[in-house]
Order: sequence, then C-alpha cells, then structure tokens
Amino acid sequence: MEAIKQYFETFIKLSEEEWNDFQQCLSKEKIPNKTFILEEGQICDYVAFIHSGMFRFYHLKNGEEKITAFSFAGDFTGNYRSFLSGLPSLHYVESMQESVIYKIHKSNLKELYDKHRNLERIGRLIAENLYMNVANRLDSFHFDTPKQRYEDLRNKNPKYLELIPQYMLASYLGIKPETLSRIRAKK
Amino acid sequence: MEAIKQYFETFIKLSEEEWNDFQQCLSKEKIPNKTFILEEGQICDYVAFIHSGMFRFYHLKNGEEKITAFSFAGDFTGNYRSFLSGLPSLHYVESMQESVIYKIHKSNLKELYDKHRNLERIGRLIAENLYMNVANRLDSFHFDTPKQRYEDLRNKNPKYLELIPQYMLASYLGIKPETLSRIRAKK
DNA sequence: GTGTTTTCTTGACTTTGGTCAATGAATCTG
DNA sequence: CAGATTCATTGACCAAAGTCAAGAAAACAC
Repeated sequence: MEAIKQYFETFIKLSEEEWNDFQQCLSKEKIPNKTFILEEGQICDYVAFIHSGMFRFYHLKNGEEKITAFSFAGDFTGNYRSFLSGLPSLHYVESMQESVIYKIHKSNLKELYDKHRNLERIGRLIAENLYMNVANRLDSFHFDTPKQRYEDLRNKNPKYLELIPQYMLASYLGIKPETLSRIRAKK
Repeated sequence: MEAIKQYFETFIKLSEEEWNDFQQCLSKEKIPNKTFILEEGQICDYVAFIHSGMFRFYHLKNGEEKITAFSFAGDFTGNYRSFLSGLPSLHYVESMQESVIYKIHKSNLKELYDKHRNLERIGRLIAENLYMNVANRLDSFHFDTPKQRYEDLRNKNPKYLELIPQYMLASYLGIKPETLSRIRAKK
C-alpha cells in the first residue's frame, strides 16, 4: 500500500493520522484473470487502487466492445462517473491478468473527506487531474486522425503497445483492428 | 452575482462569510462581441463566470477552428486545463455576443480554498462534474456516429440549435458543415 | 512437440464522411 | 433598401475507414 501513499504524496504530504485513517478503510482483494469488478448496470460504490495486475474499462455497443481505458499497477480503477453520480455504470471493468486491488468504499471516503482536509484536497486534485486527462483525450478524438492518435500513443505510452493486444488497442483508439494493422504496416 | 451563489448552493449552502469572501475576489468585466478573453499560448490564471452573453472555446488546427465547447450565461468559462496545470492554453476563448463576466484570479481561489473548507469542497464537486461531462462527451465521440451525436445534442441541448450557427455546431460535433447539412436534410 | 484457438495481416469491395464548386438564403452595412 | 458578405444547401467526385473473407502467425493447451 506504500504505492498509494507515494501517489498521494505527489500531491500533499500526509500526517500519520491521515494516512492511518485512510489505510484502515482499504480492503484487499485478489482478482483472477478475466473477472469483472464492475458490470454494466451496477452502481460503483468504491474506488479501487491496483496493487498488481491490469484492468480494462469498456462499454458494449451492439455486442462490440468499445474500450475507453486501461489501468495498470499504481492506477485507480472502477467507474468514477458512476461512483460520483450514483447512477448505474454503462461500462464493464474487467481484469486482464490476475490482480490485487485495494478498495475503498464511497461512504468511507466521504467520512474521510469530512474528517481530513488534506484528504479532501487530494480528492480534488485527483478529480482535477482526471479532468485534464479526459479533456486531452477528447481533443485527440476531436481533431486528430486515427494515425495521429496511434503515433501519439506510441510516443507517450509505449508500454500500451507492449502490454495490450492490438485488437484492444484499436478499440481504445476508436478504430477497427484491420485499420490499425494497416496504419502500422505503412510506417 | 446571485446566479453564482445559487449555482454554488446547488452543491452546498454557504455561510455569509464564505460568500462575502468569495464575492470580494470577483472582478466584473464587460466584453464586446468577438473578443478573446484567452488566446492560444497564454496561461489562464482565472476562472470566469458568465453573467450575460456567450463564449466559444476552440483550437486552431491547420487554420481550421475546432470548437470544443460553448458556454452561456450561468456557466463558467476560461481554460480550466491551463488554469489547473499552469501550462499555456492550446485554445482560444472568444465571445460570441457582448458579454459580462466575473473573473476570479487563481491566487485568490487558492487562498479561498485554504480559508474555507466549503469553498474547497465546492471546487472539488465542480471538478468532479466537469470530469463527468467531458467523459460523457468523449464516449459520444468514441462510440456514436455523427448522426447520433447530432440527435443527442438536439434532444439534450435544444438551445444549442437555436443559438449557434450551424457551421460552428458542425465543428463542435466533429464534422464538416456540409455533412451536418445533409444529416439534417435526411430526417 | 502437435493441434487448437486466438490474433494479426492482407485483399477486394462498400460505406461514410470529406472536398470542391455552384447556387440560393440569410444577414450585415452603409 | 441595395449591395456585399456570410452561411446553408446540394451535387459530383474523392479519400479514409469499415466490412467481409481468407490465410498466416502467434499463443495456448495438452
């Protein structure tokens, strides 16, 4: 769980009490490969920190998987929108490897926000960061070609290319596997 | 400025002191039509609340305007990403009518966050909401057709169709004006 | 290892949206 | 109001990505 602490402390240094209170709320779970930690229609009442393993976040549209995000060790996962809004998830969150996560329940997080300003501040900073990430990604869908999006991914997230099968990358980039294959062939 | 207070109080009721301290930091500005309140390359060090009028938020790609967002009376505007990150804006923010805005400077907002928990909490809730909005919009680019995006806009934001010229709506939807014209003609 | 399944590539063809150009409608401006 | 400009529509054509199908390559299972 040190990794979570370290991540938090890229924002703000925590007191021992703050960290202990937070830590107390975490529950460890071991997730086998290809297992849902959230399904469409469910309300996401937790946030999960990935200790080891890897997840994908996708929506089913006419039987086709549309992958919105991948998350790796050191990232958070879950459906943040459903978590925040209390509305059912439109997305599945599924493990891509055997994984270990630490969950924190929404009610616990609310209490922590009330009790410790610094934790609420970290919550704000994380929300702000997520906003920036998704806004950048929206831009790339709005004005870049699939080829540019792929090049961008290759430059900025080379690990994606190693860890993720191509047909899933294609979905993540918003194109068909055949198209991605052709983009790669040409360059 | 009552509108800002009302908006904030959809999240949390404010004490008089909290609201007064916030209000004190606002500076009113009258903006003529077709005027930039932020240009590409500038760092956005304020958030602006629109009292009256209307703005568009766009990026220039090979001389072509790619409109990311519109904001109306009652909304915030500025470049939130640049504001949060301190990095130069990639986008222009330009008035589409004569407008009146209330700006709050970043340094003031930071102080307010330190001084009043409730204001920081509202800051968090706003960031969370912006996250949800842009995540939904990303989904629509990721899995909907232009036609679906247009229908969606028509259902969920009919006022956009009335207030915004079609060639700008097309840009906002990520298509060419001719294509939008044809989508409208067919239905 | 062999055989099976999954993933990736390639080709031929289709579909969708973009491009370019012309025309008509709407809206500025003086 | 007349003339000019901007905006919207339409048509003919083009380009990019999707579809379908076949086969190669890689991964997995026994």
